[in-house]
Amino acid sequence: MLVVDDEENIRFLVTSALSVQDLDVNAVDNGTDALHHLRTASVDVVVLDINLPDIDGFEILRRLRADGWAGSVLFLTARGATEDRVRGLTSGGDDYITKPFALEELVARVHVALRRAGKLEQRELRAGDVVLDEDAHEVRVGGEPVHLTPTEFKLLRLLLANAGRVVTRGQILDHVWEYDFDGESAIVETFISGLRRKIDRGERPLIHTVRGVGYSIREPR
Amino acid sequence: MLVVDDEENIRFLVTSALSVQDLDVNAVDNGTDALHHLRTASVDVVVLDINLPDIDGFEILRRLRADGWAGSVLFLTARGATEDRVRGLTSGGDDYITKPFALEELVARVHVALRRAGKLEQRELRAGDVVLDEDAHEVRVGGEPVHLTPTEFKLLRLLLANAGRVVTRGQILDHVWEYDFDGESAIVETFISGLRRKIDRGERPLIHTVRGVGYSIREPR
DNA sequence: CTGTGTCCTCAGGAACTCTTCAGGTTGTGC
DNA sequence: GCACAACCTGAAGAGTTCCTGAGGACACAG
Repeated sequence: MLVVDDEENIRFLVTSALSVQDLDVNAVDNGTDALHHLRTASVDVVVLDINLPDIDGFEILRRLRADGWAGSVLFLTARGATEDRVRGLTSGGDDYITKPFALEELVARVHVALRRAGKLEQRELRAGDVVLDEDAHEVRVGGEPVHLTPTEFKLLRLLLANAGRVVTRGQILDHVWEYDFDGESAIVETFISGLRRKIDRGERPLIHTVRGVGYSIREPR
Repeated sequence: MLVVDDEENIRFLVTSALSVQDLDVNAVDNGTDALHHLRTASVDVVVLDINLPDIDGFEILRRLRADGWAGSVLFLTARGATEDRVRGLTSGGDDYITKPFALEELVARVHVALRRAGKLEQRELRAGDVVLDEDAHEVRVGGEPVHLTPTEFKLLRLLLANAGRVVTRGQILDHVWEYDFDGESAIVETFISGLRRKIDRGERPLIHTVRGVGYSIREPR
């Protein structure tokens, strides 16, 4: 994987989020380096900002395709501005996401891209009798579908993707909410509470509070 | 899939037309390479020119059948010349098409071949008592034909082709509308509303709204 | 030119979700 | 056991997304 963006902040956030997923990630901050890297290393998926200081994102993709590169691209674009153009140029299975985005959303899209490239299997996350199906965007508890709101869904996905590990409040805010969200962090508690009510009603709780740190979801044993 | 033709132009046209259909396509320009490729890779359908520089198309097929290869062949032939011979020799369910041909025609024939090989789903898409027949371009609900406008038809086809999966508003815009469509995305809602009125009047809805994400069509359970 | 069918926009209202807040509960260190 | 911090939960208003019907724009056939 390669991340191409001139904002240091974004490069850092995105690469860390993807490394946590056990993905092999590199990052560069301009188009020239990007092209060089893509021609010398084997890359399956590129996260590519449209607005780069030297060559623009579309042009990079065009040159790569001309070289016969067959990987997937996930474009980053400011809301509104280039949105329509992106849509027009991403017919070939490529995807795009508008800034600011929730990191979790980006990770999910990267997974879709990798799955399409045949580099990743799995599309169901589970713990105990809770099953989260990414394709159907559906959650079932003991076989019964349970309705979750979009934010609840993202939160549960994050917890399940890190099952057995503790996820800190900060990580949750970064991944589930947009990265420049500056509201109260108490909102996490509200959503955890909601999730528990909806999917964690058994006598053995799945979602555990780790005082002073965060939350973790764990198979009951 | 494998395309065998010595004209660069045809190879290019055919492979691009087929890749757009999400098919896995390779191309070679002579009989020797074709035989080698077919013996080493798993190929279901071959688009095979009769006039090749080295081995002729009939001979290639004969040798393959002798090896026990069971795929389908779509012969390409110039009009008139070898036409009769082709007809005589394509007993085994193989098909042929004369140059020059419309790409769409070729794609349709390839689909037939793939469907026969069981590698492609039926042309009838269905969910609950809604049936969409691609060949007849017709939709029936509980056996009764229902008239849909072209856009409604495309939308329903997209949803049915992704039954059980959520289709995002962006995907819908990309696939149903021209890719440079820049109108309001509220148009999707208008058409979903229309579809619901026409085909989804039962008490168990087929078309589900996934708030903040898109729509999905699902077999009632 | 008129009628018909389809596409697309718009606007009001309905339905749903997010976020904050406040009061109650639980856990921790002394 | 006490005080304090951290956490839980329900309620409510603000905000967002979605649904639907009406109507103008456009193309095409008669």
